[in-house]
Formats: sequence, C-alpha cells, structure tokens
Amino acid sequence: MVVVTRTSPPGVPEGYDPSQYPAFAVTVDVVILTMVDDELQLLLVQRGQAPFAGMWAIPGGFKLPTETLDQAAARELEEETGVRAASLLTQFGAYGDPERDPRMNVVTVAYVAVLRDVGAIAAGTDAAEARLHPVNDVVAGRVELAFDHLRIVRDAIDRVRTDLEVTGVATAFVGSTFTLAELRAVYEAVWGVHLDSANFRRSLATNEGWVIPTGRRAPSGAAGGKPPELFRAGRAWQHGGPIRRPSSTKRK
Amino acid sequence: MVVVTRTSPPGVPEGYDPSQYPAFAVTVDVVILTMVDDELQLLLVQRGQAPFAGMWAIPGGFKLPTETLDQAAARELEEETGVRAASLLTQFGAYGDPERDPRMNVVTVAYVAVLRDVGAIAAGTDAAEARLHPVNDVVAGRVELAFDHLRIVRDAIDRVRTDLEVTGVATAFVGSTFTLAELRAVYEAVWGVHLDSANFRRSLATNEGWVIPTGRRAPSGAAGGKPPELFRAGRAWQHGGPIRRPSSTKRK
DNA sequence: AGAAGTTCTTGTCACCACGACCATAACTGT
DNA sequence: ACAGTTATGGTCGTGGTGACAAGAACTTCT
Repeated sequence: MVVVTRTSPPGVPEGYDPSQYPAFAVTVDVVILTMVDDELQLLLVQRGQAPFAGMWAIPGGFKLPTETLDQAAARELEEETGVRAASLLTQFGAYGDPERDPRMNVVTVAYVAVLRDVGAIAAGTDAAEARLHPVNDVVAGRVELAFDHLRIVRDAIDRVRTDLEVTGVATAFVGSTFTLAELRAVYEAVWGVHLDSANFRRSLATNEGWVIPTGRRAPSGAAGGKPPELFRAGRAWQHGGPIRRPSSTKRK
Repeated sequence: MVVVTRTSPPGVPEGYDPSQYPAFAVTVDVVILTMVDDELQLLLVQRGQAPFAGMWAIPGGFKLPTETLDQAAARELEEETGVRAASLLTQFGAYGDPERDPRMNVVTVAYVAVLRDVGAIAAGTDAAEARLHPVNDVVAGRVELAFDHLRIVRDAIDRVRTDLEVTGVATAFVGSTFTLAELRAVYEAVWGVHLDSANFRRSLATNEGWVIPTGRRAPSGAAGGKPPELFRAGRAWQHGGPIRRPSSTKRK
C-alpha cells in the first residue's frame, strides 16, 4: 500500500493521519431480480433529486464508515424500497470510472439478488416511486437509467446467467415449494431457451439431492391439465456448493 | 442514490456539493498467480511502512480520482513490483469492513490475474522486497499476510478455480506455444486432480478451436520420452466467450 | 548397440447423460 | 362425452467421458 502524495483536490481532509489520500464517496447499489408472469423483472426507484431527477435507477446509497458493504447494501435496499434480502445479496462488481457521477468521485459496489417474492414494495422518502420493470424493457433501452446503471444491470444479469449455469441455483427464484414447470420457467426466462419438460424432469431426478418431492400436488392451472407434483429444494445447492466436478481419474 | 445526512466524521469536507457524505480511501489490490515448477505461486511484497511493517502483502495502493479502477490496479502493480498485466487483470471483489485498515476507512477493490511468465520482478520504493511465494504456504498460514489479504487471496483462488472450470481459460498460465502436458499441469495444480493424458488430449481435440497444433515439437524432457507436440491457443477462449451452452430444444 | 525406462500418442470399449419424441395419465371447460 | 391442456413416464440414438491397452519416439543405463 503506497501513500499517494499529490495536491489534494478541493475538499480532501488534511491531517487525518500521517498520510494524505484522495477522498471518495463509497456507495452500494442493488439489483433485485424476480419472476412475475413468467417474465424476469427488475426493481427500480425513480429518483427524486438531481442529478438525473425523474429518471429510474437501481436502489442504493452511501456506505457508512461503521458498517460493512454487505450491511450497507441490505440497509439501502430496505430504506429505499422496503424490500428485505440481506442473506441473498451477492456482490458482483465495483464501478469507479472518474465521470460516473457528475458531482464527485464515487466508487460503487454492486450487489444482485434473485427473489421468488419481493413482498410489499414501499418507496423511500427520497424516491418518487419504486416498482418492478421487465428486464427486457430495460436492457432494450425503453427505460432510461441514471448514471451507469444500465451497465451495472447488464453485468448483474450476466452474473446470474452464468451462476445459474454453473451452480444451478434456480430455487432462489421460486417459493419454498414449487412445481417443475415453475422451476423450468426460471431457466427459460433467464437465458431465453426452451427446455423439454420431460428431459428437464429427468435431469433433476437423476441428480440426487437437487429437488425433493413432497408427495403433495398443486391445483391445476386455469387451462386445466394434470395437477403437477410439488417439490422443495434439496440440500445440493444450499450455498455455493460445487455441483459439477471436473473430470478426473483415480490412479497414478 | 440517497444523500446521507449525519454528523460528519472528523475530516469530512464541507461544502463540496449540496451533500455531505462519508469520506473513504479507495485502494486496489492485485493477486498475481503463476506456475513455477508445477506449483502455483503468488506475488507478494514485503511492507516497508506501518502498519504491518515487515509483513507480506499483495501489491496495491490508492486509486486516484482521475483514473478508473482497472487503471489503478495496473499502475499500482507495476509501481510496486515491476510486473505488467494490464489486459489480464480481472476484478473479483470489494472489501470494506470497518476495521480492515487500522488507520482509516478503506474500501479496496481486488483484482486477480494468472500469468504464464511474470517477467522481472522489481520491488518498488515503498516495498522492502517483492517475490513469489507458493500459494500452499500462504493459505496454510506459513506466510503471515497484512490486513485481510489472506481472505482476499483465498477468494482469488476460488475465483480462478471456478473460472477455469467454466470457461476453460488455462492458456493464460502457459506460454504462447505449449505442450499438452504443460496445459494439463495447470489444471492439476489449480484444483489438485489427476487427469488422464490421453483423455485430456481427446477432449481438447474434439472441441474445435481450443488449441491449434503448430506442427513443431518440443525437445524431450530430462527423463526422456517422445518429444511432445507444440500447440498454441485457439480463438475459442479469447476473452470470456461462453464455452458450454445450456441444453435446449429446437421446437415449440 | 541393445535393453530398459519414460513420455507422448492413438485406439478401443463400455457406460451414461442428453436431445428428440411418443404415449399415456389426469384434470379443465364446453 | 369430448376436446384441449398439462404432467409424467418411456424409448431410442448419439455423443462425450472414464478406464485402459498398445504402439511410437526419445533418453539413459549397461
């Protein structure tokens, strides 16, 4: 760690310690994804203050010196939207380009979480409104986002996409009990692909411990059909456990 | 983004803008991994100044307001160790626990890169020394690291391990031309597994574009044996291109 | 030189996961 | 009762993979 000796920009504190250092504001921003109507949705707040007043943004705010980044993310999310997701938040990137905030030097740490149910959404005091938007509208540019939040959202979706591919943790999207059709809809929504329902069932059934049948059945949907079986998540994908093992040999 | 209104900690600038905000120092830290003698090694610098003077640490330092995080990481790495790896640095985490630096509030953004050849290592002015250490010594606690750098190193290795698993980008470790045995040694070193050389060859050969035979052969090793074929990296794993596609169906 | 040892390379075989697709079961509304 | 819809189970062929055997090419030892 090297001490930077340069002429301080206006506002940098003096005599804070033996060292001079450039001062930054540190913020956290949170991307909340959820499934509504078989579509991937994104939680946004409408900014009430300049800059970018009136535009949509992902919830977030300043980190306090007394809290961790994880705590700051959970706190800001709840303050601005009323949504609680502390244990599900995953840090996935930091953004610190010099011009990303027109006011000052801001470095932000971004979090993402996928929720089966966001619960009640309540806009905070500084936000004009808070609600879900389809991610397709956002990434297609039909909803203009403040700051570099579009880039952050894109990165978040990329992260979720590959996470799903590797660990297979899709149960985070659905409820505590779910049908295979619901689970399949998650995969199809996240990376726009059609999966064969029969093969999907088989691939989960062969891998022991992914989903556990409850024995109960859900009522048929509006269009009828055989009542689907209800499952709950197995312990195979509790928290970052490796699923696919690399190919290996035994001897030598 | 919400404006935090609280009594400023000592040293927070006043009148910088309409808003008050907590001031942080932002640093970047870089984990450099390389293979030496079929062993995974880690680039460390010995701290010349308090705190943690004399202890080993991963290279890093303060971000400047005029540069991006990526630029800061590349600059600090070269300043402290003489190693250049700008295009290979990958951001993988941010650390901001309140007590992680005893002097002040510091949030650090961590980068990792895997190099086939670190080149000449030259300790910077503030570092007493800079050299490679076997990662096994570090994670086993035989080399004491400053700050929370042990945690950062552990996370970096985890990241590389899974990256290798998903994208298969192992050519970053080896030279521009390499034998399959060298490439296989990378996999075996990163996640401690024995791979069958015949199957390893086949899995690379069937996947078009991973490795390209040069037609030339390397000289035999010290123990003799048939001279191995020389390969160079294919374009399949240039920069984050997806390798494994999820299973899908065509119709409906 | 010949033998022995080492490494690289090609080949074979069995198995299993997977995509594609069909058939049947179970339920809805008309 | 009947058509429409969804869930579930089964079959078949293909391809990737682990295990292993055998040959090719080179070095070192005797």
